[in-house]
Amino acid sequence: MTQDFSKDKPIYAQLVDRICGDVLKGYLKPGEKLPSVREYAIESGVNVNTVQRVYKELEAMEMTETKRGQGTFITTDEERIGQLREEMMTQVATQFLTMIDSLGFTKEEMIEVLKKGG
Amino acid sequence: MTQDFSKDKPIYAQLVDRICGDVLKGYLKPGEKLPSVREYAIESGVNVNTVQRVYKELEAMEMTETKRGQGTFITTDEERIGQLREEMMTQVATQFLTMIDSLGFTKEEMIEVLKKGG
DNA sequence: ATTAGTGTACTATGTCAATAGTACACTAAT
DNA sequence: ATTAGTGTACTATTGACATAGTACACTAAT
Repeated sequence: MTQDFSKDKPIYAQLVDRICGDVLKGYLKPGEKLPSVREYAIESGVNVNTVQRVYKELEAMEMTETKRGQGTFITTDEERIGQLREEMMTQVATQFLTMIDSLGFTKEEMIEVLKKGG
Repeated sequence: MTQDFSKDKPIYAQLVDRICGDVLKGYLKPGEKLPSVREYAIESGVNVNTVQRVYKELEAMEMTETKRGQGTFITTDEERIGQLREEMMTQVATQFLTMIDSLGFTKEEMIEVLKKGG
């Protein structure tokens, strides 16, 4: 099942974002097992190595725990998930503020646009 | 004068953002002449082609008008500048909303974070 | 011990974006 | 006609990314 990926970002990064989002939304529970790299590769229509990179990044940020020979699991450290949530929110916010500043928009007017949109 | 560019974005894109911002902020006036591709290349410490690409993109979005043999100028069509400002605001907002949705954040909580930050 | 299922490591390949270097083409002034 | 200043076009190089193939290492079940 080849899925649709955006061109403006590497596939592995998009997969990382997707899994992160699923964890933060609670679609993926702590301790839950992710598909094997081979399974996930077939599901997504990408190469095994691409999935491996995704799992590597997720483990580096302590979103998952990988057990050789057993699989990759969402961390059971719920506090860590909360931390990650906070970290990502401030990071996204900071990037956004930097961006709009360089484009000459004020925070206040952008907040108004955000409230109307979506 | 080699300037500092972020790694996570192409140099040409950063230059486009910068010039757009300067126009939207009013630092660059309608009709004003931009430096020649060579001048700007030296100033910024990048290659002529990189600057050329920047000028090409700016012209494509009708932010500037390029006259062969004479130079590149900020458009005198102030209405167009206003349009661009609106377009970019909604575009940035949409991207932001898509991003936070995929990461599992709500618009409301992100607005709170934005208000506190920066 | 063997097997099936897991993640890991390594090398090679092709593609594309970004950048650089160089030569060309147009315009205006002299 | 020449010159200086402008934008433009072409080719090459580099690095990141994705892919592919293959081999290895660990675990659990049999």
